Amino acid sequence: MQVKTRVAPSPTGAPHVGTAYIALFDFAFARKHGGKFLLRIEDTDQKRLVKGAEEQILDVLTWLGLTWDEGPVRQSERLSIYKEHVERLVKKGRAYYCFCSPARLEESRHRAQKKGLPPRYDGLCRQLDSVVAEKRAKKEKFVIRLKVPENGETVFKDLIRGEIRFENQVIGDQVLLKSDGYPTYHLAVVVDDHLMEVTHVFRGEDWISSTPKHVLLYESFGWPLPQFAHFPVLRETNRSKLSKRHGSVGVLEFREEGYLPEALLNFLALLGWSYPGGKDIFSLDEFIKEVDLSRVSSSAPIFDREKLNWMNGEYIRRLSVRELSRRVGEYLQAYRGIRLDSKLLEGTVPLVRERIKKLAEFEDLAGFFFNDVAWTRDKLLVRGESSRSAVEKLGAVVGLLSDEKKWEAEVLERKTRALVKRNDWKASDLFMLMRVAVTGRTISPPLFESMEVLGKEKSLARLSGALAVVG
RNA sequence: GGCGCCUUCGUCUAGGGGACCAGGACGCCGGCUUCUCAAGCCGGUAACACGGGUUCGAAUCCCGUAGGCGCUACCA
Repeated sequence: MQVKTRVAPSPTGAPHVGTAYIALFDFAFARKHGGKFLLRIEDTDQKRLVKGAEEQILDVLTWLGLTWDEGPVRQSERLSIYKEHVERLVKKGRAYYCFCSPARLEESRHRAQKKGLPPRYDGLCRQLDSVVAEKRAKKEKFVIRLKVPENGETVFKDLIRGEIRFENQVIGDQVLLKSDGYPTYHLAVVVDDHLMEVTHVFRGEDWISSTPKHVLLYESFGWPLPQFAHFPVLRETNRSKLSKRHGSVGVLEFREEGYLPEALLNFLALLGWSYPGGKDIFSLDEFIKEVDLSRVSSSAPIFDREKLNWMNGEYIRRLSVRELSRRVGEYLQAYRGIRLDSKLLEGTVPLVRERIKKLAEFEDLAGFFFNDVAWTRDKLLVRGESSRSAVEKLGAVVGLLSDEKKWEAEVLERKTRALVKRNDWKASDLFMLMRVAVTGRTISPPLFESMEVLGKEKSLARLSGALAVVG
C-alpha cells in the first residue's frame, strides 16, 4: 500500500505558519516512504472564503519547496460526490434529515448547558419517519446529521499520542450536509481522504475531539481507517495560540521580512521534533531521511521568534556570496523596488552577511552603498569630538587620500593608521568620525572595506561633504 | 460546566527503571578578539509541576492533584 499524505488548508485567509508546519511533516513523511503528497483546498465554507487565499497557499508551499504530487483539488468542485455519499448514509440508517431551525438549536443548546449537560443536538429529528422526512426534504430546508450511537465508546489510535477514547454520549449528531448543499468539514474530509486513498492524516491537535466523529463516519461507510497523527499546536510565548498580536504568523510575512525558506523549515522541523543526535541545523533532505513520528512530542511548543532569527542568520552566513547576493537582489527588487547590479551586490554582501539576521536588514546596513547619506553636525561630532578637531582630522584624511592611486582597504587602513600615529590621535576616534562621514551612521560594516567597495570618488566626496558640515 | 490533550532549564529539546547530583541548542551573563556593530572562540547561569504509590533503584511505570491548552457551530 502506497503512503499518501495530504495538506488540506481552507482558503479563509493568509496562509498560516501552522499550515506550513503540518505540510512540512506531510511532505517529508510522504517522501521518506516513497509516497505521494496531496494538496486539497477545503473551500466548503462559502461565507468565509477569501479571494486570493488559494493562490497564496500555492505560492507559499512553492516558496518553501513543499511541492505537491497531486492537486490542488477543490472540494467546492466535488459537491455531488458528497451529496451522493451522504445519501447513502441516510439509506443505511446512519444519518438522517433534520429540519430544526437555528433558533431552536440555539435554545436547546442553551437549555442543555444550563442543566450541565453536553450542549449537543437533542436528536428531535432523529425520530422522524424516514418516508415522511424524505417528503419534507423536497420542500423544506434541511441538513443531514450523523446518527451517533447512544452508548459505547469510540476509540482510535493516534500515531503520536497512542490510544484516545471518547464516550459516544458526549458526541453530538454532527451535521454532515449543510442547508446550502455544501458538506461540512467532517463529511468532506472523510469522503475525500477515503476516495483519494490518503493513508496518513496529519493535522493539528485541535482536531482530536472531532476525530471520533470521523471514525464513526468511516465505520458507517464501511471504510477502513487511515492512520491519524495529531501534531501539537504552535503557541506564543505566553502559551496562547499563535497570534498576529505577538508577531508574524503568516508565511508571506516571514518571507517579506527576509526569512529564508530553508531556515523557516529547519526551525519548524525542530518544533515538537528533534534530529537524532541533537543536530539542529539540517537540510530538508536530511529531515526527510530522519522524520519519524515516534520522535514527535505531544506537548505544544512555543514558537520562539528569537531562535528563528538566530537560525535565519545562521543560514544567511552559510550561503555562498554569489547565492546570497542573488537572494538579496531578488528580495530588494520584489519588496523594496530597488534594483542593484550583481557586481555591487557581490561587493557588499561579504561585508554585511554576518551582520544581518534577515534579508530586510540589508538595506538598513548597506544602504549607504547605493543611497546618499545625510549628516548633521551633531551626528558627526561623536566621541566628544569638537568642531575644530573634526575639521582638522577630516581635512587631514581628505588630503592624505586624495591622490591615492591604490584604492584598496589594506592600503587605506595602513596609511590612515600612520596618519593617526603622526598626529598622536586615537585610531578609534578617527575611524568613528570617518565611519559617520562615509556611511552616515555609527554602526556599519568595516570602514576600509566599505570605502574600497564604495570607490574613491564617492568616498572622498563624502569625507569632504562631512568636512563642510562640521566646519 | 462537560469531554479531550499536555506538563524536563526563560524557550526548543535529549532522555524510554540504574550510563543523569540530567546532555545539546536559542536567549541571557562574563571573557577573548576588535576601527563601530556583528560574527567567531572560551566560560557561566538555569529544569525533571506537586503528592502518593510500584521497585533494591524513577525524569523514566501507575494513580491523584494542580496548572496550561483545545473542542464543545449548518467554521475549518
